[in-house]
Amino acid sequence: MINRIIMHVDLDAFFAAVEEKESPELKGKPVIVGADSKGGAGRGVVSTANYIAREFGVRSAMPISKAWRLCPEGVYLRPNFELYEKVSAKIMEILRKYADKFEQVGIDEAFLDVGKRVKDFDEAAKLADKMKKEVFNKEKLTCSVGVGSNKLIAKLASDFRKPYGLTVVKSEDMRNFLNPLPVRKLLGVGPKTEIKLKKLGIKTIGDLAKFNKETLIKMFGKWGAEMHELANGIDNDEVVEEYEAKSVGREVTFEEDTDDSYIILKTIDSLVDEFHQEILSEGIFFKTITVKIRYENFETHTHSKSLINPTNKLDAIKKIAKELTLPFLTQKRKIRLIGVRVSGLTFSDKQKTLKEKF
DNA sequence: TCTGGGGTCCTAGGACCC
DNA sequence: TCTGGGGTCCTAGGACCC
Repeated sequence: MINRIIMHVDLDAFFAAVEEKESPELKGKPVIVGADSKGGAGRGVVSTANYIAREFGVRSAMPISKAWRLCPEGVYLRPNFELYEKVSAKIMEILRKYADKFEQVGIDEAFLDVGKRVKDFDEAAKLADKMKKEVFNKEKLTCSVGVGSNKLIAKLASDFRKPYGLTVVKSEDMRNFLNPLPVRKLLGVGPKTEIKLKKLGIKTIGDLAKFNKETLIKMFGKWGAEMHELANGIDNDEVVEEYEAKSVGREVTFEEDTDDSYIILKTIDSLVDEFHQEILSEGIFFKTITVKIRYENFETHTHSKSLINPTNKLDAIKKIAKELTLPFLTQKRKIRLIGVRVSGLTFSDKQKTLKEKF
């Protein structure tokens, strides 16, 4: 745990980069991968914009309709997850060879613990450089790499210079690196926390680091203490090889909001059919079923029910999911999204599911 | 701006048990 | 008779991440 050397690798504009590699005619054009744009009327958000599209102000998670207004001349593509997964798997295989411990995060990121194969940050930099070049030579895709003494620093470092960047933050430079960064860069600080911190006069990580810890604990509880440690560059989170899934589910936003019970119940059936395959092939049993609905005004609710004994039965999910949905249907409100998820998982034999949060 | 879909983790109240 | 305290499970909601 002391004196660790951790790398974070982030594949640059991954979905868009894969599309450009597949279709050379996209070169030089703004490429936006995400929901169906429908000529500016589409629902949903941008998954990835390439660097040219970013010059127009297009960003990940932005409503696709806004992206269309900013960049009507862009090439809009629906994501091809099967392709991305294949390319990702090849790259992860390359990266894995460089690590003592390897942790994939999502489809396009990974942490590497390299403390055993490298004696200092200079050696780590050389290793990172070699790794980047191998990925580029073999897969024709670029990644940005950050190196630091823990996951927090490594991740912020990989984000510091992009694309195809390499940033090494030695322990003695950590404070100077962290202090000027906006607090929003910290993992776990989202839009809501950012606003609360701003009201306390906290804008940068440096501001947060010197802020009174007790006040943060009063306001944010346990998270207040954690946030204060992160701001001071303290992160003991280990690189871990693999996780067990905690829940499995599907959800869908309707093309048009609906209050038609027939459509809603049919949709539940098809969502459940989809992920039940996964449950069987992974040897998963579940105890709790949760239904999620989102009304047209974006108000979101869940209902859940736990069984006495774990099961893996298709009919059980369908029957209970529908029972849980009924109270939402008696109100004559239009529904935007419906989802079904199972949790309280146990696994038959020694089968484990790899972490899959794509 | 009008907000996807896959997830994780945390909080808080109430039931229930000892 | 006039009310303890700790632990665990269930349910609902919310913030956040990629």
